[in-house]
Formats: sequence, C-alpha cells, structure tokens
Amino acid sequence: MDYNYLAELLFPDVTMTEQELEEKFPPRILKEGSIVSRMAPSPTGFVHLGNLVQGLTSERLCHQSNGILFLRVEDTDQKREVAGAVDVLINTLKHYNINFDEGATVDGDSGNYGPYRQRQRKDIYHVYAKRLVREGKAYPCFCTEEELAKNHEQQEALKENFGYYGKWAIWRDRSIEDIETQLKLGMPWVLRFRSNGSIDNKIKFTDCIKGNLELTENDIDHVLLKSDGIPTYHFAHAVDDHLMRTTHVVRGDEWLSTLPFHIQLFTALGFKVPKYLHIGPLMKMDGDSKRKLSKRKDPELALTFYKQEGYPAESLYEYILTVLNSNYEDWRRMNPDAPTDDFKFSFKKMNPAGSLFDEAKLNDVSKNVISRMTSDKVYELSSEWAREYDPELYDEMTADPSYTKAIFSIGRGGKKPRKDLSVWKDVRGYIDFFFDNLFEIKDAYPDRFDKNDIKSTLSEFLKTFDVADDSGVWFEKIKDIADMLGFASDMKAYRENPEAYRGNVSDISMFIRIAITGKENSPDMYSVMQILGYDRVAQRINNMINSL
RNA sequence: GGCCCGUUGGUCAAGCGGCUAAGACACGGCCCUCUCAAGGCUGAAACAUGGGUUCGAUUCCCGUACGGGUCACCA
Repeated sequence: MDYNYLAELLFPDVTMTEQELEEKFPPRILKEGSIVSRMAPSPTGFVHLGNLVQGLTSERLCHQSNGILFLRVEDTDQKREVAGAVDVLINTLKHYNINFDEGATVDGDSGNYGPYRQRQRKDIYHVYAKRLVREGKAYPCFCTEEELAKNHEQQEALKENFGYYGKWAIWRDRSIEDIETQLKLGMPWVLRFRSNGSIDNKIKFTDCIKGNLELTENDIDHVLLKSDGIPTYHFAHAVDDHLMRTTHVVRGDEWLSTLPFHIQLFTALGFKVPKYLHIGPLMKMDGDSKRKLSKRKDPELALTFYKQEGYPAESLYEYILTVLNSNYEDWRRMNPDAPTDDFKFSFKKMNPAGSLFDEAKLNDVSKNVISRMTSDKVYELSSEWAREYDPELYDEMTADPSYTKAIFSIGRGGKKPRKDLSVWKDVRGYIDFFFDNLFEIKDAYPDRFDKNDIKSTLSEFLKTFDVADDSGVWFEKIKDIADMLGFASDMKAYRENPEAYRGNVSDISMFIRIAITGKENSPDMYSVMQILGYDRVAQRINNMINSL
C-alpha cells in the first residue's frame, strides 16, 4: 500500500506543516516546575460540580506554581452544543473564582496558543491526521452506523469483546482500490487509528492521584476524525495538549479506561505524554448505596442549584477544597482570616476514590464562611441574591441599607461571631421581623403562663424602657420586673429552688421577645431593640398588650 | 459479560509494617446563657471479608464480596 498516495487522496488540502506549527506554538518559557493545565469543558449549557472540582484542582496547581491555566472549549460535538453555553460557562467559572490566564473568553480568544475553540482548529488536526496516514498509523473506514451496530450485536452473541478491532476492523487492511471506489462514490468516512496493541499486554503507568497503575493495552482502532472532519476528544486531546504545551491533565477518572489509547496516540504522534491526574467521581447516597451524582436525577449536581439556594461562591469553593485536601480544614482553623490562596494545595493529598457529596458539611462550611464576612459583605451578597430570588425581601432590605447592615452586624466581627446563616435563603427568616411589612407573630405564648403576667411584664417594661440605656441597665430593668412579679431574677437561685418562684427571668424575657420579634428565639434582644428604635418597640408592645 | 479503579466510625477523612487508630460534620449528654445561633467539655461510633508474607499487619501480596467507571462518528 502506498500510504503517501492515500494521504494525498484523503487530505489534498493540507498546506501547513508540522514544522510551522511547532514554531508558531513554541515550548513555553516558564520557571522549572511550573504547571500548565487547562479546563476543557464542552459547551452543553450545563455546568456542574464536577467541572468545578476539576477546574479548582487545575487552577490551584497552575497558579501555585507560577504556571498557566487556560480555557479550551471542546465544541467538537455540534449535536450537543447549546447556544450561549460558552458565555454561561465562562461567567460561572469566574463567579467561582477560577480565572484563566489565556483561552476562550466572552469576547473571543486571548493568548498565543489559540484558537482555543476546537472547531476552529480543524486545519491543525488535519496536518497530524495526514501524517499518521502517511506513516500507516491511520486509515479511512467507511462502515455505516448500522454495520457497527451489527458488529456489536454479534460480539454480544459470541461473547467477544466489543469494539472495532482485529477481524471486526473490516477496513483496516482494505486495498487502495476499494478505498478509492468508495471515495469516488462520495461515501462518508471516518479516520481510524491503526492500533498495534494487544489485550494480552499490560502497560505500567503512574497517575499523580491514583499512583501506580497496570492497564491493559488498547487494541481498538478508535475514531480519530469523524465524518465531518472534526476530531474526536481523543485526537483533539493529543494534538491540542501537545501544541498548547500542557504539562498536567486533570480530568475525571472515567477517562482511565481510554488512557492506554491516549498514551498510544501521543507516542504515535511523537509527542511527550503529559502527566495525568484522574479524579474520583462525586457520589451521593441513594437509599443504602452510593452512586455517582447524575445529571438527570440530582439537581444538586448543577451549579445553578447552589446559586438558587444562595450559597456564596466562596462556600462552595471552600467545601470542595476540604473534600480535595482534607488538611485544608485544619489550616483554615489555624488561619481564619487568611486568603484561601495562601493554602498550599497538593495533589498528593487527593483521595483516589470517589467522595460522597455531603450537604450537611457544605452547610457547616458555608455557615463559617458567612460568619467571617463583614456586615457590608453580607448585605451586598444577600441583597444580590434576593434581587433575583426574593424581590419582596429585596425591596425591604435595600430601602435603607444602613438599617439592614446594622441588623447583620449583630454579633458579627468578634472572636466568636454568630452563625445563623448557611445560605442567603436563610436571610429572610432571620431578619424579617425587623421590617414592619414582613413582621408577624409566629410563636404563641405557651399556655402555662398567666396572661396577666404577660401583660404586666409588657406594660412595666414599656414604662421604663429607654433606648439610651446600656445593656447592663437595660437588663437590670427586666430583672426588676421579674422580682416584682414573683419570677426569679437570678437563674442560679431559681435552679436551686424552682418551687419558690412562678418562673424566671428567661420567661420574662420571652414575654417581651415574642412581642418584639414574633418568635421565641432571636439574637440578643438588647441589640435588636437598639436597631428597631423606641417607636417600633413601643408600638409592638402596645399592639401585643391590646391583642391579649 | 470483558477490562480497570476503589473499600478506615452514619458522612468527609488522617494514617504508608509496631499508635489506647487523629480531626471535622451529623448525633447524645453536660456546662455557659435572657431565648436562639454559637462556644467549651464529654459520649457513642470504624480499618468489608478469607487466606497468605512477616516476630508483628489498617498498612504488603492473592482470592471473595460490595461499590464505582468504561467498552460511541459524547466528552
């Protein structure tokens, strides 16, 4: 077979040379040990947790080593592409603090190793495809979908391995005449890799996360170029990551099974094989067993879910970091105020197995993240969330920003900040009583108390209430009411001899609290009243007295 | 079905041949406290299983079970 002839037949239009490409995309000049990696998602319009896990890993590795992180859009499958998906992708990643040094952006490409959208790289792939044909390492295949499906059925019946290999690879050794005949008829074809591997051989490989692996050699003649001339993931991966000078490939471990093929391909092309990090999948509990998070069944896989719930981007970022590097949590406890970037991320700490996604843990992480924010920040982020998901709340909370910020500053900023909020969705239930339009009495007074005691408490409180009091004086006045009504003002005394009293000062406080906040539980009442001001407090107490 | 990967408390996880097997979340108790959110102390709770190797295995090897992945002109 004259492979040169075949190569010209298949790729008559290739004009570029490999030499030109090598010169156009020279090895990057970076410090020793700098990592070049990428995110290479396909624009399906669905950005999920897995993207974030992978992206965050790549991002940390690159930026911690003074390397380069770039974004490459893998748009080789036109059928699955959704309009506008690239912009959604870029904006979402940015929101989660994953910033690229080069690659696709909303305004086109930036960087010297582009184009970064694979469909625009068609001519580049063909240069290498032609070379492989010339060397007898690739060949055209004219099988139809039906023929392939039939093969699969037969293999199933014969209990043989699936795929296009050996005797099933019917175009592998066809004559040039047969090929030319099909070509002249205008029949569609794909370009296949001519594998020289055997399933009887093993290859050894070291993955950065999984460690030493022993994998079976690939004997399948995988498709390199689809019938539209666009490459499959495999071929694009090899060509692009070579030309873009990627040093580390981070991806899900569902790719492990094609790794032998990828290594084969890099070798056949004469490219240096990059280092790989194969990340275990995110799982969830389903009844008694774990399973991989699924796009169709699990809304919490989509990043939009977290936006709707109102998780700050930082919370998700920190949660993923704790899953990826378990020592992150300890580090955070030691360095509560340090920027996240100061943490030394290491892929050596990554778990080779899949992790269960734990929403309770996420909530805890998020609670801590929010508790560290200033009230200004909480105001900014929560109102941003409310604008989209709770317009009524948005109107109330933004009417007087300084008032709302004062609410958020209760118990905030000290060594032991309050931790009431996990998500912005919680904000409404936390602050609603501060706004007359949202205020309502949610908890009733327990039956065991005498209404007259409640009324007396409220009216006595109002008689002496002065917003200018400091918290000590303010509380002394409440204690006085307790004593007056036969309730214990001293909790220790009460505990020692509860029978001697009709109740205690916490009951008295509760009487007032329900009138003011509508609930049995609230943050520090003194602070609450300071913010509400005399008029609102008086009005609510009077309303309550009248309704009893 | 073939091939591959994985398996430490309910969950996330330290651990790399010798430990009373960390820590965090969740759960129980106590303390603190005007209630709550916290915080402090404390409790219960784990090396999937059977064989080896070894003076000694959670750690190394093999089998079994279970879980996961993959076998497309999808990535």
